[in-house]
Order: sequence, then structure tokens, then C-alpha cells
Amino acid sequence: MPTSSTLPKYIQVSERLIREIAAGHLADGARLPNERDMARDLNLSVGTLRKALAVLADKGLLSRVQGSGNYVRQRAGVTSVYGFFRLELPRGGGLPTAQVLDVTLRDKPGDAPAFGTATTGWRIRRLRRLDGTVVAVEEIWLDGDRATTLTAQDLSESLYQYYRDRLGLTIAAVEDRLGVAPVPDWAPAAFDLAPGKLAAHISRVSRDSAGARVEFSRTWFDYHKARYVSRMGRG
Amino acid sequence: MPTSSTLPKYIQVSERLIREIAAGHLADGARLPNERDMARDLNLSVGTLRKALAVLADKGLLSRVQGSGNYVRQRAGVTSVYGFFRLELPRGGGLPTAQVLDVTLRDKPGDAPAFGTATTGWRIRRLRRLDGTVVAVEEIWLDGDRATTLTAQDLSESLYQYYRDRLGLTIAAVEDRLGVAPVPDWAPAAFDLAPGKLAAHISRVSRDSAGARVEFSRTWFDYHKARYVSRMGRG
DNA sequence: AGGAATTTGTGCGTATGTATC
DNA sequence: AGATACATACGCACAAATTCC
Repeated sequence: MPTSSTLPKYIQVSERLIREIAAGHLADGARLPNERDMARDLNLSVGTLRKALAVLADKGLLSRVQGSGNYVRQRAGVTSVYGFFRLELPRGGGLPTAQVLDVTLRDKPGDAPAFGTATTGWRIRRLRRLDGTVVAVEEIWLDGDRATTLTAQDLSESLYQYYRDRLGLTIAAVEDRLGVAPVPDWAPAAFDLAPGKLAAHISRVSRDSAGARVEFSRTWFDYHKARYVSRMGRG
Repeated sequence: MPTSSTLPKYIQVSERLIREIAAGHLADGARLPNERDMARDLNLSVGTLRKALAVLADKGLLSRVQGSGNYVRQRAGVTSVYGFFRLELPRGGGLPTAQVLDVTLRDKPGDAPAFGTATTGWRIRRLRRLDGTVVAVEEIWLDGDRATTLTAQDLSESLYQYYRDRLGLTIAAVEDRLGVAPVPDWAPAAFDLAPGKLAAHISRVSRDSAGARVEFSRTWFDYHKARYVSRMGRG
């Protein structure tokens, strides 16, 4: 069995299971077949299957109960990485959408944290909505040498990025800084906080496994319209 | 080999290694012996040792490099659970201390998130400092039936809680909500933001594996004096 | 109530692949 | 290129928790 240059079996299996859950083939609360049967059907050893199941349990998608079985936990979305911090309405939830306001390649601002090797960077400004109402503006910087051209189309949904983030292959470190900052003057009128007024603020820096490329983002939002929520564990 | 009613070997070993790192016997950057030798010295199989090392790697205390070795990563503290969110000075770091202002058993406020079964709760108000300067005030609620008596002494450092949190045996879920809120009117004068003014705000709800007991906390802090920082990954 | 069957958890040993030195 | 070290994968035996009869 040549397995060279392919992903490990336990990753392949875990990805396959995640897709099945995301597609709704495995409903919330559903109980999986026992590990021995499942391993036989998937043509792999129980140990390898258990490693794959551990990945899902770690993402909070599976509840493993000794003596009972493995149960699907749909819960707070399958978007494991993005779900770590999620903008929500105060009452919880809300359908998130993003509208790109501006995409330009320009010199990096001096007050930004140092990141990457290039002197230029892609600045992306977006309007974030929950259930249609504007709740935040955000600014994202990508290292200039990361892409030669960048369009609003690329940002909507990159399949490559989807798999990359999902597989957790490149995002090696994330650092969030949370505090209060003035609302930026480029915030559109739809954002009803006056520019310069204090608003909640989050900045994120993430590095890939190579250590080189870094992203920098800012988000401002109104506490009474939306909050950031992070969840940990399998509760 | 009777192992009944004891912790699994891989947990025992991981705890032992964590203690050695915390005690400084294993310095930052130090390279561990190879797994085969280490397993022989500790009198266990390589597979079990690997499981223990995986625990440390998951906590960010160990960097495992294929073909090279296992390296200690002291980094951002050994307090895995608490270290998830850490108050820091804008320039980074700062020695954190806490001063208990008030501990009282009282009826739960109506505006608080529902938690626990009791109608009363312990309210703890603390002053947080970094390098001596006040940077935040925080309010913590414990379910009333969690303890019959509670003193400031108990809060300083509970060994039981230390091991419980360290072992990750009970904290099953954590939820953080971040936003902007007014500075509370009980903030002491040392906190130089006027009460009622907006400040950064974080509330945390955590549940144990039983699902019953929940803690609720709030923190206000001045962005220019301190920020919350969270770190993920092994960067 | 209690014991058997079921199912996941732990632990061991071994062989092979792959990255690093 | 060779040696070293971690990663993956398989299989087995027994323990512990749950479920079912």
C-alpha cells in the first residue's frame, strides 16, 4: 500500500466524517456504528479509526461515551476554525454576511504590527451584517507577496482556503488582542456609532506553519447590536 | 497490574512532566530524550508515552518535531486553562496580581445569565493589577450551593481547584462574550475611568462535566492600560 | 437487583513511513 | 547517503462504563 505524499488515513477519514455531518447525512444526536464494525467497513484498524474520531471529538463534533457509543454533536457550526470567534447578536446567533467595501494594494501603515516580509500589503475593508443589520466594520491586511492580484470575488469563498483552514494544515498560531478603540473615520453611515467614539476592538494576528505570512485584522462593533462569542469544550 | 481507581498512566506521566517543566527542571527549549529511551526509563510502552506527550503538545508545552525531537516550550505560562485569556500590558506581559474587594452571598441579579440551580450566589469583586498598577475590576459569581462558606483566603489559591483545572477533569465548556459596557459604579477611584463611561467588557460562563455548576464573571479594563490576549497554536 | 452483553478506554508490541540531522 | 527520531498504522488483550435482559 503506497501511501506516499497523501494525507494520513485518520485525517482522510475524519474529513470524510466531517463532510457527512456538514451535509446533514449524520444528524445531530445520531449514534455511529460501533468502532469495530465501522473500522471493518472503512477497511482500517480500530486504532486508526479511533484517532480519526478523536479529531472530531476535539472539534466538538462528536461526543464519545465509554460503554455507550459515539454521538454526533452538530451544535455551533462545523466551521471549526472560524467558529472559534464568532460575531453574534446579543440574543445569540444571527445569519452572518460580509460585504467587501474596498480592496487595495498599498504600503503597510506604520502603526500596524510588523508582519510578513513585503513592504506592501493588501488592505480589505468589509461591512459585516447579522440578519441584515450592520453590526461591524473590519479591516484585514494580507502580506503583499501573498498574491499578485486580488479581487472581491476571491474573497467571497476560496475553496482552497476552506480546505486549508479546515484541515488545520497552515494556521499554526493565532493571537487575539481585545480592547477598546475609536470607531474609524471610514465607517459608513450605516454604522450608527459616530467616528471617534469608543467601540469594542479586536485585532488578530495569525501565522502559518512556515512562520512567514501573517494576517492582520481589526474589527469594531457595537456591544448592543452584536458581541463576539468564543466557545471551548464539548459542552 | 491492578490499575483500578487510579488515573490512567498517560495522564500520570503528562502531569509529572508538566510539574517538571513548571518547576524549571526542564528549561525552555530543552530537548527531551528520544521516545524509546524515555519509555524504557519510565517503564511504559512507546505508544503510552506518545499519548502523554500529545497531551503536553496540546497544551502548548511541547513542540514535537518529526525527525528531530521533542522540545520544551515554556512560553505563556503553565496554567493551561487560565492562560487561554490573559490580561497583559499593551507592550505585553506584566506581573498579574488580584486583590479581593468583597465576598458576599446574595440573591442572583435578574440580568445575569441563568446558571446553576441555587437562587443565591457568591459575588466576588476583585481589583486586578499588572506590575502594581490597577488595570481592571472584575466580578465573579459562583453558584450558591457550591460552597457553604467562602473566605478571601480560599480564593487566593485552592489546591483542589489547581489540580482540578490543571487536569482538565471538570471544566468541560467555556463561553466568552466580548463587547463594550459601562464602567460599574463600584469601581474604586484607583480605576481612573469615570463610572458609566464605556470600557471593554468580557463575560465568561463555564460548565463542568456534570453540566450543573456554572461560573459567571465580568471584567472591565482600560484599553490603554491593558488588553486581553489569547493565543492559540504552537507558534 | 443483578449479571451478562455491548461499547469505548487504556496499554502493549511491532512494523513501516517520513522528516531531520 | 546513512543514522536518528518522530508519525502512522495494525492487532491484541484487558479495564471500565453503559445498557439490556
